[in-house]
Amino acid sequence: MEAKQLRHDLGVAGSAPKSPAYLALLRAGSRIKPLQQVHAHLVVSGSHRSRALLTKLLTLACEAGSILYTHRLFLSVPIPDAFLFNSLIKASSKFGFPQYTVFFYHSMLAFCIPPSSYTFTSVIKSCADLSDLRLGRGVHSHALVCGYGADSFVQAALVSLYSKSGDLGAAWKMFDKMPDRSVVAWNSMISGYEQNGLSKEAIVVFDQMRELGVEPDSTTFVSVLAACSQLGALGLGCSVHRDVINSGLHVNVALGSSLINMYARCGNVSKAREVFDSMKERNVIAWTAMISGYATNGYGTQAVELFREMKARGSVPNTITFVAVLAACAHAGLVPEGREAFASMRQDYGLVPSVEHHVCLVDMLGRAGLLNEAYQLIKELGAEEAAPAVWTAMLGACKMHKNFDLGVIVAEHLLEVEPENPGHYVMLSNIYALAGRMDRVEMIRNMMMGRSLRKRVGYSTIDLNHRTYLFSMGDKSHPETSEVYQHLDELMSRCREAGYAPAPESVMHEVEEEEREYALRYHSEKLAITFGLLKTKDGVSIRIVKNLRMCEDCHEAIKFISIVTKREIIVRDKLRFHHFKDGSCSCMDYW
DNA sequence: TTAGGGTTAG
Repeated sequence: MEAKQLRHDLGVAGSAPKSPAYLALLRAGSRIKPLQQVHAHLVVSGSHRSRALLTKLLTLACEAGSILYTHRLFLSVPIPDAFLFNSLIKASSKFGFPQYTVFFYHSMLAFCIPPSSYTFTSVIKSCADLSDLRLGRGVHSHALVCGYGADSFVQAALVSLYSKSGDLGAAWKMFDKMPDRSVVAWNSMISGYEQNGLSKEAIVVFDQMRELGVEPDSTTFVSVLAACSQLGALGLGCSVHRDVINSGLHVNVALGSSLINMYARCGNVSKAREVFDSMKERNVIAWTAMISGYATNGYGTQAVELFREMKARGSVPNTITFVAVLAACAHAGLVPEGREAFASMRQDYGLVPSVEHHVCLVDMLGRAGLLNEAYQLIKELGAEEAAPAVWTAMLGACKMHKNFDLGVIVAEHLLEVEPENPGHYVMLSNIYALAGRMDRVEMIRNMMMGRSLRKRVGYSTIDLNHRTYLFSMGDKSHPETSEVYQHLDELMSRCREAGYAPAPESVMHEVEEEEREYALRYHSEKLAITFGLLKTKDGVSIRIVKNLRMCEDCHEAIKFISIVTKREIIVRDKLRFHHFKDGSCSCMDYW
């Protein structure tokens, strides 16, 4: 023990002195060219038969990203041993070649070499990366047969496998029977819930973890903050941020980006920017998080400005950065900037625009009224690129600019390629209604009913004192229902006195005629806002998260609510934010 | 003649 410590202190950790050939490999590192040179050297000097040298060469080649070279080298080894297999399995799993991990694992079994617990952790991770739950279950059984069912690393890997695959029941079952759960196992469980859209459950597990006195680490916080973002739970997010500060943990890039994202997705852009400015290290993800935060909150100019700064500072944008920038341009009507960014993607960065980029571009042109140019663009796209999402953006533009003829063509195309999507029927019937073609509205409604399609149910949530309250249209399940409805009625009459006029075409055919005004009045966002007004003091901002997009009537009504109550109201809808204040919205009615 | 695992950000 003392001798080992002494060696460590002298900086000569490791036991035996390394051979010159081994040192040459270490010098080459994970760079393919130098590795090949060393390899050639080994062959010439005859030392390529050394198993140790070959193993090191193989893992370095894998780390360098050249799996084909690694594979070729592997095939040249006549009788691979356990050490070689485990090294290869670990390296291929760690450096992103899960299909090879599985291949080496099968190959190992074919050579009748028994796997170890280390083998299983890597193989299970690769099954998770491949989203191959069937294979994962098989490997799980094999691990049990080999006697590794109680290994805490294998168990943690299995928790991660099941939660990533969406089988949270199996994940929990595994997690629940773990005798000692490491922080990593907790993290797997928390992120599993969060990534499957079960943010509330993620928070519950986080609370349990702390009740049991397990210290969260930065990975825990990253997942918990992501859960807060999903919920739009600003209060909770702030308290988690305080926990991060109190924990004294270093705010690394992942944690910083997660904080930026949380604040931005909860509608507090200035706090997001504060975090961004305080970060010592920034990578493309951090920059993109901030740009995207500006974009979704309606600060298009700031998003484009930050994008310029990012490039000036030498950070290289990727495809996701461009989605954020183009979305910013679309929502803020920055057409020249958007065109420039789109062209630059390919020209300056060699990035191929995907469906998402085309959606933004069509959206941008369409909103700006350049319908023909947008339509031309779609027609020039290949069949695969002109995905339904691109046509949907086009349809939105047609409705916005009341272009009946083009709208019908686009909608009919969408009904043909996606007859199961209720959104398209609703959109087409809205267009017919705008054109006064009520016969067609009726026809579309019947078509939809004939195919047993129903419009998705809209709901809104509000976060008060760390609790999330959910409201859906006409919902009366809430204990304070009558109070909320009564207050909403009073509120709407005050709005009407201030000049608000309901626009019944917003609900269209989704409900029966006599229910229209009722439905319009009790849309979920209005209920959630009313509840928020009842439960908070004067002057406090109201924050709502909606699962779908807001209708035009609600948008108009909320402007008036912001006047008569003198409150700032922030609504996050499916796509972006609306900050209502003194009768106007940050989206400038451009959404 | 050789190491070591499972979790995280746009």
